[in-house]
Amino acid sequence: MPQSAATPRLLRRVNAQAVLAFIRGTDVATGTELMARTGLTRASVIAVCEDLIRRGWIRELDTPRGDPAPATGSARKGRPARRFELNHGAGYVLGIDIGAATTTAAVADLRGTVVGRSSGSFRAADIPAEERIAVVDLACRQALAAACTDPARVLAAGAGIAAPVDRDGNVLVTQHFWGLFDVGLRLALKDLHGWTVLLENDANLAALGERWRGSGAGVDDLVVLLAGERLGAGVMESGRLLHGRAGAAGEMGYLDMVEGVGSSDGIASLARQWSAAGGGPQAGGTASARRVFEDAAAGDPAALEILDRISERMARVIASIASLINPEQVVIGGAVAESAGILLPGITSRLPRFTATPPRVTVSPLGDAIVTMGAIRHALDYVEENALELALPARR
Amino acid sequence: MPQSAATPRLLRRVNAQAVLAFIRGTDVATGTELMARTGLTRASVIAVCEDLIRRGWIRELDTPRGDPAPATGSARKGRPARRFELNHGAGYVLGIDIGAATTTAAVADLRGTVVGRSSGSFRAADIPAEERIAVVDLACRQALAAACTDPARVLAAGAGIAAPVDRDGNVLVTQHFWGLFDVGLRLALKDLHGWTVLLENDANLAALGERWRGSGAGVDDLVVLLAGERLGAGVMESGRLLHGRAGAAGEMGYLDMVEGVGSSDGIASLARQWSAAGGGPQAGGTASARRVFEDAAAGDPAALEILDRISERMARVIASIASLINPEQVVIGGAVAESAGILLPGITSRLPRFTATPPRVTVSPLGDAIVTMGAIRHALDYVEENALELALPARR
DNA sequence: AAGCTAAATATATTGCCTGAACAATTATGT
DNA sequence: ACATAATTGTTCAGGCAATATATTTAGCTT
Repeated sequence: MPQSAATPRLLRRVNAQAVLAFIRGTDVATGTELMARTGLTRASVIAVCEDLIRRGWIRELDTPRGDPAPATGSARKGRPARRFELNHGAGYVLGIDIGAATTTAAVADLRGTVVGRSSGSFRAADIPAEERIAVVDLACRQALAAACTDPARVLAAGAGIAAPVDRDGNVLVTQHFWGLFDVGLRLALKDLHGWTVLLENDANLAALGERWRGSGAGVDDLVVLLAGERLGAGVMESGRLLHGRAGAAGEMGYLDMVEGVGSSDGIASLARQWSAAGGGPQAGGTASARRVFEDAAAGDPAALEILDRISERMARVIASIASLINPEQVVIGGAVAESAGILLPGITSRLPRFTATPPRVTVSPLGDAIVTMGAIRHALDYVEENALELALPARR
Repeated sequence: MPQSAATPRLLRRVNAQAVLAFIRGTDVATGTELMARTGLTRASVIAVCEDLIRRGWIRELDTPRGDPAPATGSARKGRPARRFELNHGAGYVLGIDIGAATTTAAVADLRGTVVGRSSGSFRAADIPAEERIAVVDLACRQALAAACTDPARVLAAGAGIAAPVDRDGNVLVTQHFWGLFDVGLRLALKDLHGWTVLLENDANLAALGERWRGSGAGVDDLVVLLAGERLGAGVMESGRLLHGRAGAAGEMGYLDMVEGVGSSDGIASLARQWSAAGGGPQAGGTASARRVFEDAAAGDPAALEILDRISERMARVIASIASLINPEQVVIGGAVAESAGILLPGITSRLPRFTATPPRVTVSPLGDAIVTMGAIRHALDYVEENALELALPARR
């Protein structure tokens, strides 16, 4: 069992990955740019690119001598550079958000552009695993149909669930209804379509998504709080997700012990509870969380009071994380993120009272797509990591 | 600025590091063992070993055909293998624990065996940085003298301080008296002796040390609590130390907000406070923490009551970490570790009440050498990482 | 058309690993 | 004592990937 073999072949793999990663990050790349980025010679860079073209991952733009886009400010002199771009339609990935009541699947191309999306609901909370998997499968197939592509072109699927998932993508706790769901889902989608399924915790995927396309772009020490019904944290330290021994890193059970908090209830849940308890005109009814934010925006004192209490509570939650983890930024995400913007001043101003290292606090712009976005990034990471081993499906 | 160059030369470096790391971990290694470990061919392994011998890092044991130690159970047939071992005296590292009142320096050889040790005290708490550095320097030179070696043979120095240190070894907070101490220490020891100084947080080093030679051997998700006067945590996740944005990961300020805890006071501090407040025969005096543990061992009810309160409190502390970080094991370290063993049953039995993912809890066997041990490991990590770039001093 | 420039290509060379053939050294069986 | 098997060491040709250097190419300028 070779543990750390380093063979010449490995070089090509590493360099090809570096080149591919750079090309993915830009619209088009030239040989010279790649030389600067990778430190390789031109000859080597070109060789890698030829290889990637042959394998279908990138393609060369032909320069029809007409107008080669004088985008780059510098005067265009000398022989024009060959230009390479990602062959973004060469394959697709799936990003799946498997919630308690609903599943959403999104299809994205190799750039990460979402080209199809579909949702499905579970009939009940206690349905058997087979039925649950069937709903997931249907959502995936519908999303693929909406994207005008087919299952054979899917290179990997990322999937997020609201349960601890360890580093290897396994669900270890068995008390949830997720028990054995991981293996079943993996096997089913592998058997049906040949897909590789990468399971992850939903909050962790949210962190991936937020760092990729949200307000945490480029932040290496980032925490994302999924804050709707129940608080859950995705923790990224030095650009890597934390999992802990059994994938339970980021669980917030300790909030039961924190003064002024007392539970891991999320923002929507608190707003509902407190507006019902406060007894306004709608007391006794099912006061929706959205209503509280609307009332507050209209100046209702009772609603404002509730938001103030929520701000105080969230400040304590964030401060406790800030103390132990010391992130640069904490992002509030999930379906409530849009409304939660109004809480930010109240949270930020209170933080210094509770921690010596207050992070920047923002709300996610991704809304309820935050988990699928992270699942897409997770799948793309896998694809890029294994590009040379994955065979691209034939061109359509 | 090449970001991810992968050149042929890199292979030799990587392979040499793998071979060196394996040889360090065993007494002697044979070519066949190295082949199995690295996945390389015999010819390649031998080439790497010859290289390492030429550079002075390892040496070959001569097999005087007499009795080649039939240690390995299997029948010894065939041509006897060449055997390589670490040239452990080829260089030394320093592990320095810079406390508030005292500094300890330890000298270790390349195996990590401590061969010299020395301590020094600071005249007062508010002495200028130069004086503090002079005390550290003196302790280092004394430790080297005790080890019968000299400053020129030191390959790197690890140093731990009780302040946040970021990934790059810089102290960012300036409110402490550590302000600018990092740069000063680095420059001073570089100028005086040419040493490379690697600064780290003391709790982080404790985690390194504990995983290396303590009760956390081989545990990848490990938390070490320095629990003497003030609680501080060193967090290791997936075998890597957590730093956070500014090195403040593992700070325990949030305990102020945790019910049943309320401060980040350590075990010794609590024992002193509560035995003084309890008003026993020695009330009003300076009741030492050690005395409380002695009294409890003798059956004194008041002392036992105090230890019970400490157990409850530590259980809450550990549970809060277990929830957010999910380590496999939590180690209580520092000078109180020896006494703290008696607390373990009380802590362990209470954990399930406070967290769904209770870790194994142990006390460190390293005593107050835990930080220097980690500092040595930190320095050795650096040396092994840069072995091919570091020139070994001439043989003495 | 001549000249300039940046990029691409061609050719030779180097470093590192592999694979196979061959040599060395020991234990075992008769 | 001798042959044989087993294990390791040594040597050398070959391949792959990257570098270095020289040469060619493509577009623009004058």
